Amino acid sequence: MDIRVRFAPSPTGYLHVGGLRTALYNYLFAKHHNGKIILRIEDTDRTRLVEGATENLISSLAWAGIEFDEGPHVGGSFGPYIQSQRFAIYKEYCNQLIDNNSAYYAFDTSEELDEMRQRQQKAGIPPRYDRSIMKNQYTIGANNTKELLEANTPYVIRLRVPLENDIIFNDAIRGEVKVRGRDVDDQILLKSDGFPTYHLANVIDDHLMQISHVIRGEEWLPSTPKHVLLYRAFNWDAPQFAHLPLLLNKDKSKLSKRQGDVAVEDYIAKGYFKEAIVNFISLLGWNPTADREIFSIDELIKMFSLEKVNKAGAIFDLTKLNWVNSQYLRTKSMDDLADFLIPFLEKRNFNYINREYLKRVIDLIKERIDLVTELPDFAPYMFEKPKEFDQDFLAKHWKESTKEVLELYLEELRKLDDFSHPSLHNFTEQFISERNLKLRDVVHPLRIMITGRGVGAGMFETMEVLGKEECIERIESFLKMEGK
RNA sequence: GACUCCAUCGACUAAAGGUUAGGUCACAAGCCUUUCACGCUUGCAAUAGGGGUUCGAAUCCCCUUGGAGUCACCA
Repeated sequence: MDIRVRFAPSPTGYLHVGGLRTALYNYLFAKHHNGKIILRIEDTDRTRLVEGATENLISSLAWAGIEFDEGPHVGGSFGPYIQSQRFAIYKEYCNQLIDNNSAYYAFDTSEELDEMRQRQQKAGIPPRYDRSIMKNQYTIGANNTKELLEANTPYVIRLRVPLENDIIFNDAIRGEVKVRGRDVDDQILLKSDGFPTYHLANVIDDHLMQISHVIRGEEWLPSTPKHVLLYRAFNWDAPQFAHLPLLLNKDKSKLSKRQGDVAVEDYIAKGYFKEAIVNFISLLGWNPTADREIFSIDELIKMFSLEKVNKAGAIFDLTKLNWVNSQYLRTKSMDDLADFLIPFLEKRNFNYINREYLKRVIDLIKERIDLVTELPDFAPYMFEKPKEFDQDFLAKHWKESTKEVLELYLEELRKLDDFSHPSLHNFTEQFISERNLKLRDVVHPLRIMITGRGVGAGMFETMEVLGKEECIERIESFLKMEGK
């Protein structure tokens, strides 16, 4: 069997990280089996369309490195891949269901349906369409149905669920799932505007597009029996289902916007590496059984298997994502990091001096940050003179004699030609040993004078990058200020 | 409420009936040291509870509890 999977988002805005994971698992599965992955846009709800959402989805997916074999942006022989362009197909197939009595016409207004649900709720029974008493082709008879249809009365088409039978299907992740027919609602398949619902469209498209595995979020599990019934009604083989565990908030509810960023573009904007996001998200709900945490996309593809996907939901924990990102930060070249960071800096009009200088600063700082984009805030002093000085650090390390010592140090420093960090180190060691001082008596004050801060990279490395002239200016200006 | 799914350290997870229940993040301590980090070492920390099955259960079965998802002319 050819492996064909699909990612089928609805274009209602941005790509959710949960959606990215679903797309990723589909991608890993397809690539692992040398199969195809298809992008299909599920836009059957015209009330929820968002301008530009499809382009947005595609660009976020592309950012993550997920390339589709077929889809609205790349074509393919099973198109169109946008459901709104396939409406005629759905209607035609839906008529087949009417003909073989798997579906039926219903004429209830939404008020009548509301009323029915309220009644049921009051009576303490689950709200479900009651086809024995509502207004449909069974209760009003064939002739009346025909008349209403001819009079262009608004109607919907509902799935006729066999009440007596159990619906059993196999899920690759959860095993056998069994639901009683009487617990399944007579789902609307074709809305009164003539558009299909998700349930109808997805079954028809998955069949026509020859999808072998439906890998989607667990939120679809409860409606899968309806889909199984539809495959049966069409006399089609159902694909293999695999329902992925959900991504969760800290409180274990389904990952939502209220509790943090959920849009992939938010993480892009913050400066996460795509490798880190892909690596991290892949390991939320699946693990290749190795005592490792960092995997390239090729390794993920090689190791992926649906059987090893977990059943329980996974909390989306930023702390570990940051760590994963920091691991990638360590391994990238300065050129790559500069290429990555410069657009971010330019966007905020940050003066990074020049590319070569920036590379040296990144090299200096990268072990102290998780995201490259933290660099300008972590070490603004590498790009302009400090305006503020950490008072706590100052109070702790600036002693009575410090000013005098540093004035002497400054005079000696002026004479130093080699401003490399080993040279600075030697020079300073010599300076302190001649005066019976500790290294910290000089280094800490230097740090505050030159950077304004109490934390940072090695002091001599920092000075080397800043350069002699700049360091001397900063020390002079601080001592002058201190003298006032 | 009904239906369905789920349950290993705080978090992500490993262990596919036989392990002192392992790793990673986080946290804590120590080492290193020039601040903060990195790195290294160590520590803390889990099979929800109860019954079975079995020589043997985190693992299989049942019950309880807990959590989640879904119950639209949304997807």
